[in-house]
Amino acid sequence: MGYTGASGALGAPNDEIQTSQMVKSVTLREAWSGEADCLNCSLRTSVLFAGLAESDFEQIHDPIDQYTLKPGTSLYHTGDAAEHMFTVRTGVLKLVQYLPDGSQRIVRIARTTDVLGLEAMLEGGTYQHDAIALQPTEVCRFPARLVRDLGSNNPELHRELISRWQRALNEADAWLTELSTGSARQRIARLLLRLVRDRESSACQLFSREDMGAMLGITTETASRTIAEFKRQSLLVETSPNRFLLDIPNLKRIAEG
Amino acid sequence: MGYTGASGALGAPNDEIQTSQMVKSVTLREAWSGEADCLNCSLRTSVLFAGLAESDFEQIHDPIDQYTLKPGTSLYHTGDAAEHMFTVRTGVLKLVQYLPDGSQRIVRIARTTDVLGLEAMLEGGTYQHDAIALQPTEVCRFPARLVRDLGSNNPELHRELISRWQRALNEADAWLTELSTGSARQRIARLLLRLVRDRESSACQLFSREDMGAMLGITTETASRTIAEFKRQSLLVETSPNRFLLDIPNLKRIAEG
DNA sequence: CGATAACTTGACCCGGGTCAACGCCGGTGG
DNA sequence: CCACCGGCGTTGACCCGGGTCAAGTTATCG
Repeated sequence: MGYTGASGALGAPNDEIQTSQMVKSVTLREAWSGEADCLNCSLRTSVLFAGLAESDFEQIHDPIDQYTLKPGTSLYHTGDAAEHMFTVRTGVLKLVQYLPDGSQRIVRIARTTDVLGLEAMLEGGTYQHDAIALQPTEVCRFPARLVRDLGSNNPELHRELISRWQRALNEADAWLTELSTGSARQRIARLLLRLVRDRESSACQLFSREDMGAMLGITTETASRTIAEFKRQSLLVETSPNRFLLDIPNLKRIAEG
Repeated sequence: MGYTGASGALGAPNDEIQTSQMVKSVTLREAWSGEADCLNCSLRTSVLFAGLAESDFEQIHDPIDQYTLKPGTSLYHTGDAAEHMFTVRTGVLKLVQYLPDGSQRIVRIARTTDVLGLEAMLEGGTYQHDAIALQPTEVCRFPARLVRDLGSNNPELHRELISRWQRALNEADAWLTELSTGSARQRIARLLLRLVRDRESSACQLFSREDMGAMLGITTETASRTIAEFKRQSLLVETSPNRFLLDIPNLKRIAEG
């Protein structure tokens, strides 16, 4: 039912209650893996700061840190003061909201080059989700002030931020229309296809059945049953534990119903 | 099944196909109701341009027009070049996306002081929804260039735009967690409560059962049945055709289940 | 006042929610 | 090294919410 992995958030060092269950809390300090070298970042061209000139980087005095998150660790929590933005270098995180009854709904996921914590663009903003790593995940952390200041002087970055915002909105809308509409079979097929979109290979790593349920608004059992059925029908071929190759054309047939 | 009202979009004067059914097309020209007088706008303090000084308005040369939309008329269509932004003066619009199978999903609604067409902030952007009036609706239309130019010079407006974006994102997430999760009873209760939030009275005008279904991911029949049941249980009191008073406390009980 | 759309209700039945059992690890401690 | 245990995935049995199809009724509008 509820999520029970390890948890902890940057700047939230103390224990805390999380929707009806206690979780072991760990400061992100433990996840710290060094100061980032943005100038030589391998993601430089695709990441948020693509448009910055070398001279811009000289103005950066606040530290930009890198973190390595273990699965189940959280980057930030709902309601925390949003003082940092993040970009994902590797791995996957889920953005979770909780309902009053304690059940969780995953409203988006973030992968390589995605930006997290856009809420920090508003001064005084707070995070609207829990961001929790689903795999070993590396992120870079920027002070919100830094991004705001650079953004107001640099039209390139400014446009990039706007574009990220639009992308997040498009994602949100797509989760509604694609992943919360239709039969369980359709939703799962659409989720699978989405995982390999704009990828060279049809290989993908699956989420836990519980997380899939929380993404699609179905139960863990239905997620499991459907995935198992897809495997039997060879729509999915399991190459290694929980890694699959997809039969894209046939999954598309199912997705559109 | 599909929506069948009148339809037409600004800058899209010709007939067009709309997801498997033809609709009568009408230019927005017919809906034109004058040039806006922003300086003396009654919404001046709550609307997008709240932060602009009188001097800023002098720089505005492109026309800002007002339109009055009849129910069923569309303001813009998915894929149209986004060259204008809109604010809603009165009335309600739905933002619709269509699935490959032709069914529609309403991903958001816009009401007084809400901003539509933020997509226009990206140059070269296209609208991501169909925006269709659900009631007699008045909107103001701003050239996107104007908003972009003013925004880059005016930090106040800039912040306001960011804030609007964040609001849209929050709305989108809420539709997922509140309106696409749980039983039909719960979803409808949550939708009703949402309609009267931050309102003095508990009175509200309901949507068509079909639209409610498209908002909640349920069928027209289930929407109708549930509303009828709520009426029988006096959770809703019909004051005039399709206008209701809500029993807020008891609806809250249902909403949280 | 006829026509068309929107709403309501009934009957039927199936997808998927619920509860429970079981197998398969990977980790922990004796 | 092995026994034990807690998670996670899978599967079965059951049954209910809500989808589907089909009237019938009530608004709305020309």
